Amino acid sequence: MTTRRRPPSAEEQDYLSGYDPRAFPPMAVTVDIAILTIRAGELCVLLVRRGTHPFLGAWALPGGFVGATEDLDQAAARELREETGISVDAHLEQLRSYGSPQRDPRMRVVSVAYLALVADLPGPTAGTDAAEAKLWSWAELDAGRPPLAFDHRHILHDAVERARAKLEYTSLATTLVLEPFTIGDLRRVYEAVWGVELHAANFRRKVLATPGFVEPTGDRTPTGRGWAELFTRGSTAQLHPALLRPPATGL
Amino acid sequence: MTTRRRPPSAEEQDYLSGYDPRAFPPMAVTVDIAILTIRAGELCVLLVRRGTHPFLGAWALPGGFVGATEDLDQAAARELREETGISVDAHLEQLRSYGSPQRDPRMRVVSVAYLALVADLPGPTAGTDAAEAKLWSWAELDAGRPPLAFDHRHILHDAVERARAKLEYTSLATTLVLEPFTIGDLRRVYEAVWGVELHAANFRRKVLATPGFVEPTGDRTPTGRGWAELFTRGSTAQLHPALLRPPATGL
DNA sequence: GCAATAGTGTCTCTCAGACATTATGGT
DNA sequence: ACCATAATGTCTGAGAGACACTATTGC
Repeated sequence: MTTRRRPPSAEEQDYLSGYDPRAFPPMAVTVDIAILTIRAGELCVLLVRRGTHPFLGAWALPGGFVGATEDLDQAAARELREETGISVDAHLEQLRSYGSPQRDPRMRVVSVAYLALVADLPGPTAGTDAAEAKLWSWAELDAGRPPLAFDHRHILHDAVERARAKLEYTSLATTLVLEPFTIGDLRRVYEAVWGVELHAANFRRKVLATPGFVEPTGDRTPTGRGWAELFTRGSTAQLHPALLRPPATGL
Repeated sequence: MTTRRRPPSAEEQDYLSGYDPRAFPPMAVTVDIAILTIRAGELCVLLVRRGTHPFLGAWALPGGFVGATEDLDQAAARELREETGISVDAHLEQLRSYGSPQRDPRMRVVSVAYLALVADLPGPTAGTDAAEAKLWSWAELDAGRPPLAFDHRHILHDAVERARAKLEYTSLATTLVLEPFTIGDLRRVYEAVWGVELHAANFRRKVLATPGFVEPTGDRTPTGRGWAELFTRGSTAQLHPALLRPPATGL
């Protein structure tokens, strides 16, 4: 394994010169969050309307600049708190970074995208600032309505794909329902995120056969016609065995 | 889903003020690459010795600043090419970003880490710049030798875990062997990355039962005592069914 | 012959998926 | 009575893991 067979060019020498504070190109670093939740049985995303240029008036993922002394995770948690007012019962994880030189027309911006999964809030959809923040159905967004600012459509696709994959081998689906919940509630979360219909009987057996996924409360709740057992979130993060999606993904 | 129940503080107003070029804290953005390969049946990582402060003389992941007009992926590919001299037969993917405010003692640096998987090169380990770049065994690194600069030990752990997970459901193991290869060669890649011994007979059956994983060449090669069929990389990126690791991971 | 690796055959256990059946309670 | 949902029972097929066995060739 040899290295640097040829002498570095002058351009490369800039990059290789180490951490010289005068040598690096300064960039803006932002966090953008794809906040996913279930609303009326549908997978939804929280978007905000931009109040400044560029993309003035367009819908975008909530986000903002990372503070000078702020960790990336802290910045994402702050944005999530500012946009939804909640911090507990939410899952927040880094998705990946997007740094195309042309992604912001005004300057070089590297965005660290995050994925958040939150259980739907009891508050109304139309809040005090309804004109500024709104839940959008993923089905609509996937069809291109409304168009999104920057490369947020790309980020959102990656976020949904990550969420779909993570439901398979983690218990994250339980963060998308309010406790206590029935097996049917949990199944409808999977159906909303994956966009497929699942076999109810097999789903129940697989969930109950996975230790630590859900914990029975012993209570029941009246459902459409009958009753259903209630559960709370279990203690296991990784599912063994996994809950695999059916091969034909109804994207 | 209500938003911003209280008026933003002055500090928050800075973050919320939109893409004002004067408002953002400028940061340096670097790429760091964990280059993984198999050497003498062992999982190895390419490290470089730092020639500047901080961590002068310490070993670190190869990396450098992202150019002002350079995409993140381009910067990573450039670093990989500079350190190994190769660009084909290599897999390169973004891992995640690391942006703790204290990770570089001199300034705010956000690093976008990448994972590279390359087949071992025929060249000798001790190249012309052997004092500057060297392959290290992951077993040694996992035990703490040598200590790494910055948070590169953390990044490297994440990279190895990503590689281990990806071998399960993708055909990336084939990028870690030179073509043509035997089923035994491929099995030793899995054993090196996962740190476990695999059942040779079952491994062979599972690989051949996964369509598109490997393609038979019809040729044979003499092995230790006997012969073995030769294969090339298949066309499928995702493995169906997956090649799951044994539950007790020999970390 | 012995050792080491490649390759085949077969068995068991687990799990996914499909179907059938019963229970419940509102319409 | 009818229907929608919850919940249980059972069967089949795919795949993982374990063991036994044969084949080949260098020592």
